[in-house]
Amino acid sequence: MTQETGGTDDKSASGQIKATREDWLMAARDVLIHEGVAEVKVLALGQRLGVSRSSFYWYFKNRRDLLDHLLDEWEDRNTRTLIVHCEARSETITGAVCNFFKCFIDPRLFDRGLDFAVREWARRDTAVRGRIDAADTARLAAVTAMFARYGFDDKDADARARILYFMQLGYHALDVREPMSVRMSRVEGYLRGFTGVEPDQNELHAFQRFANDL
Amino acid sequence: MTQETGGTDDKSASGQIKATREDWLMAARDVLIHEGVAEVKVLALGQRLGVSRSSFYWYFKNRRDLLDHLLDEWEDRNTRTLIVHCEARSETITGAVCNFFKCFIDPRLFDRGLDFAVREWARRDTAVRGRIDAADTARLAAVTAMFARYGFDDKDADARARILYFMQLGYHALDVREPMSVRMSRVEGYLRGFTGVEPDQNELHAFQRFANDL
DNA sequence: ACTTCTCTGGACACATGTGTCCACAACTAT
DNA sequence: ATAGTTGTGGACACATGTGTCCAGAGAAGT
Repeated sequence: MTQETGGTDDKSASGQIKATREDWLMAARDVLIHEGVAEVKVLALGQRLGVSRSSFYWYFKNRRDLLDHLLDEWEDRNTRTLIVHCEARSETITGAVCNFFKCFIDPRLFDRGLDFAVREWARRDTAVRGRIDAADTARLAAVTAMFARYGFDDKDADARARILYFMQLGYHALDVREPMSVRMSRVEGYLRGFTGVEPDQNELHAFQRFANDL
Repeated sequence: MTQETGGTDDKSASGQIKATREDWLMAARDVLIHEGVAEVKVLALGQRLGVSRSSFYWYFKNRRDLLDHLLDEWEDRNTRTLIVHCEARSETITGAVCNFFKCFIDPRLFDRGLDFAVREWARRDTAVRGRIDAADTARLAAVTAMFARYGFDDKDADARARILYFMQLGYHALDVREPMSVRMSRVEGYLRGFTGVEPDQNELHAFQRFANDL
């Protein structure tokens, strides 16, 4: 067992190893996110890593095998994080929505690029489509339950959950890149719009501190 | 001048013509929408049309030429329609939002699939990215102005415009396909969520009639 | 009937991608 | 030292894509 099985990825592994399995996965993930599945090519990844394609076939059965791993990784991460944040305790609905926002503000919590790339991938692959449909259903249910916890009736919770979740996806779709300060200046208005409730100033400040500490 | 220059596309053109320029464009648009730019291939389109690739190079300079036409077509259509609908007169803000919704409910007004496909394309092409950024800016400005017309202050109009427009894009991103009746049942809640105003029943019914007549 | 214009098919050259095979270098274990 | 294990490189076979060239069929013009 020379090869690293996990943990941090040290570049110079064990001398003769030029590209670890994790290197291939990282490169592939990067291309998937920034250029789409169609561009995830063994040849190109190899060039990028300065390694011949043979190395790839040592670690992976074939291209599909690599893609499957990326998909598992995505499923393992994004949906769960989102659901946990929707379930987090809070005094008010505006505070709960702030928790939801945290996922989308902190790249460590929810990988926006990956989520969107998988969505695009799903347009060309029914298997992927099935998995993302399941993920969306689970996420929406969690957001709906969040609103319901604060007394919104079923219909209203449903509508607000959809507005909130879809709007966040739309934000992805546009690939909006604004400085954090601009984003923060909109939060108060967003909270009012999403919940119909006047946001508590303490919660607002707490959220802004969270954002600044990134 | 045997070839049609515009108007309706009659299949059997002039006998020896097997694929018109419009045929190539239609096929390409279809693939672009359903499978992404990467899949728009001269070879595959030719097979689909039952014609050799030579025919393609008669009508188009090269593949890029074809894609440029599709992009022009998109720009010419989606953004303008949306802006016009945002400017439409209405007694109330809820009615105005209904006008906005019309674009996304009637496929003849705004091509959701095309819009999204172009967005995906922009991830791999800076020129396309520039055009879609301009389109988004123009659309958002129109939606913001719409809210401002009904007395929302600048900050609120900005936040609500973003929520409304981004949410609609998120709806695309998910590629949600619900029956019209389900969609209509959500409208009232959406209107309340988006505007904070109780929707007028007459407007609501008018909108539902519009939807049913599709 | 003859020519001209339009469009199409087939061959060619070339580029880029996948996946397999095998020799071999560089560490590891004995 | 010697043998095995673990990655790597390079060649091969094959598939799929682009763009060019040119001969020629068919309709249209004279």
